[in-house]
Amino acid sequence: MPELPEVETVRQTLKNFIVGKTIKSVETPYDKIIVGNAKEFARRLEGQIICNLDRVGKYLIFILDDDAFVSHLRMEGKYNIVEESTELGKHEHVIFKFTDGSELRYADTRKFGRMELVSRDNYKDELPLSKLGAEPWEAKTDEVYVRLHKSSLPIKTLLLDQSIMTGIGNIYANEICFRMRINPKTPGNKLSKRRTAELIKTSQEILDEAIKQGGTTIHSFSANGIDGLFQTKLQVHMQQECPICKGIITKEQVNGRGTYYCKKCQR
DNA sequence: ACGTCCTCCTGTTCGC
DNA sequence: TGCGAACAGGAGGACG
Repeated sequence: MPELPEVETVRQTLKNFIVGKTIKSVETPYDKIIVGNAKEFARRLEGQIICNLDRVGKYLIFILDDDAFVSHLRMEGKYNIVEESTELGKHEHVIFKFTDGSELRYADTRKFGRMELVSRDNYKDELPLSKLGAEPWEAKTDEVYVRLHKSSLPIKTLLLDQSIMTGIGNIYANEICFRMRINPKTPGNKLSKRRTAELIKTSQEILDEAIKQGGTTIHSFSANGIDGLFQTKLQVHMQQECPICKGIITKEQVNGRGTYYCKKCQR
């Protein structure tokens, strides 16, 4: 499931393939991927050149001549670059045809991903990006502390709240809690300001390391066939044995999400 | 304003 | 062995 490091990996890889290309047409065989009117989405993009590929949190932002659109991969979204003669895959739902005969195809087995037109010059200040908190590198301790302080929800749940900090998903939330040696069920309002600062710093470290490794491959995720290596570095997520005490890793649901932690080392 | 629950999907795993 | 049921999960929306 793509989180910030995976989306960043996709951005870096995909950018080289698509910047400068002109969109000839857009087809949407499964149009629920598009938020709003899919026909309108396709019509607006036709003839525009892809100028840049940005990222905010887990969102990709395609910058065109006059418009922009955001793309969220959710659980299993992927982008494929193929020649136009390539047979359409079962799970390819949005097709961008370029004037040079190549195509960008959005594939998503679970159809959870979404794309949405936004304004080119103001996309960070309008929905859906405007509701996001800062990425861990820009997060201010005081602001995060205020948010944590007024909630008794588990710290791991709050790590997944994109309006507090953005970019962290289930895998990295588990890893961050482990490195912090904190029980993921600890209420947010139990964290001191000092601990909050540590939480932000640990989030930065974990995401930095994952980006360096090219993300984490879980199930079918991969950016253009390049599989992330961070999975080999996972300490608790999907693990059986605690790397510190060699005890059993506990798996339980926390607010409906699979949560892995060591009951002895994380308190 | 906040917390909880439901929905969207399909491939995989599980139980009988 | 086979088939239906349960499960997984990010974000948005409904509801209290």
